[in-house]
Amino acid sequence: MSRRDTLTELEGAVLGELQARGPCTPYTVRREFLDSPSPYWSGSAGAIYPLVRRLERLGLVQSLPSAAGRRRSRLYSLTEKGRNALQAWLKPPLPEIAVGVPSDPLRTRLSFLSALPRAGRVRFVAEARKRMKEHLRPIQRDLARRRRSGDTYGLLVARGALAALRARLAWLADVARAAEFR
Amino acid sequence: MSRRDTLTELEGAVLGELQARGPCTPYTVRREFLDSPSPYWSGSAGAIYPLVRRLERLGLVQSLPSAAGRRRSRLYSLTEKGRNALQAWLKPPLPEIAVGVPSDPLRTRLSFLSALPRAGRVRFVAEARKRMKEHLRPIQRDLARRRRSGDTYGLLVARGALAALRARLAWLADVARAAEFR
DNA sequence: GGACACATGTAATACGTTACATGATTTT
DNA sequence: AAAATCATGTAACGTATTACATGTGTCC
Repeated sequence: MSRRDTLTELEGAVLGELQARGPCTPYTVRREFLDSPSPYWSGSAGAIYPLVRRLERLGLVQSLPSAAGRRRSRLYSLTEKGRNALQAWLKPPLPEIAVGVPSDPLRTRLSFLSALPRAGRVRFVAEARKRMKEHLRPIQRDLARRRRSGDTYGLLVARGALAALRARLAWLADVARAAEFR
Repeated sequence: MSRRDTLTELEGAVLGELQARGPCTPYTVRREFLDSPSPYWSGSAGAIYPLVRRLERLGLVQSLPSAAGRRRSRLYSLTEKGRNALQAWLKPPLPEIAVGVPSDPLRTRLSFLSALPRAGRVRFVAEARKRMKEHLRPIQRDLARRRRSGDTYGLLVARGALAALRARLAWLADVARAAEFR
């Protein structure tokens, strides 16, 4: 958001975290991404630190040197302008990408599955189902954790993640039943 | 894929299209993305044309000057190396991002919804449901088209897209029922 | 034959990843 | 006190987006 009029996903998420947690270090924000059950949120240092400084340069966040410890660090928090930017990001009109068909790398690959020989196609679907099922347990743990924490939106989001994963699994079962794989 | 050992989503998709359609121009490939019901596939010219030439430089595709018309253009097709790269991209092990919790910009935004006043939160959910429902019809048309076309994988993919959208809608209905919005 | 969309690009720019560097804190 | 990990960065690199430029076919 240098001369753009809207925030990127990562910028929005960072502002959102800062708003939700109050003043904290970039690393605290980064941890949240690193701990996310979704591989989408890589939380790479090379993204977060420059981004936070960019937000400060734009006046969306402000920082104070951290008192605790001898380690150099700063605590960041939203400015009034930052709160407005976050709210504008959340407010309608929602971007197409948020309401349209979600992207799905697995679906993309399936589009081109005819490029594999039959045995390869069967293996593809089997592996996909197996690997996706392995993700169910961690998600459910995350869900339970959020249930205990009492964070309404965190809980709803976790339920959404689980629902998305289950829908994909049900679809894959359907795929496996298709003529190609029987 | 210059010194990477795997293809990006876009590279894989372009190779896949070239494989599926046989020799064609970059624009033909681009059209496929432009016509996709998913906003994820922007199909911007600045991405496709340089990418195709990169693939050629790497020896994954080859090209011949297009005979038809006076318009300068080239027809691209996969090389043996390109077919191998495509198959390697499709083959297990699948990347985490393909089997993990799919990313979802709407879910991301919902995480931070507490930053809006109550009226704004209600509006957010209402707008999201309305806009998502508007996408059902085009998806169903796309589904019908693919049903007629007889392309097995295209049909399965379209069914997956519809299933994903419906699951999200069901989840949003759930969200709307939550305490916050009654 | 002027207007308009089609088709093929290019340049500037911005952003995220990977890999590395370095000091602080904790563990063994 | 050595090793490991935490925390804060930075630099190089690759890739996608936006916006523009330009020629070509088509339609009125």
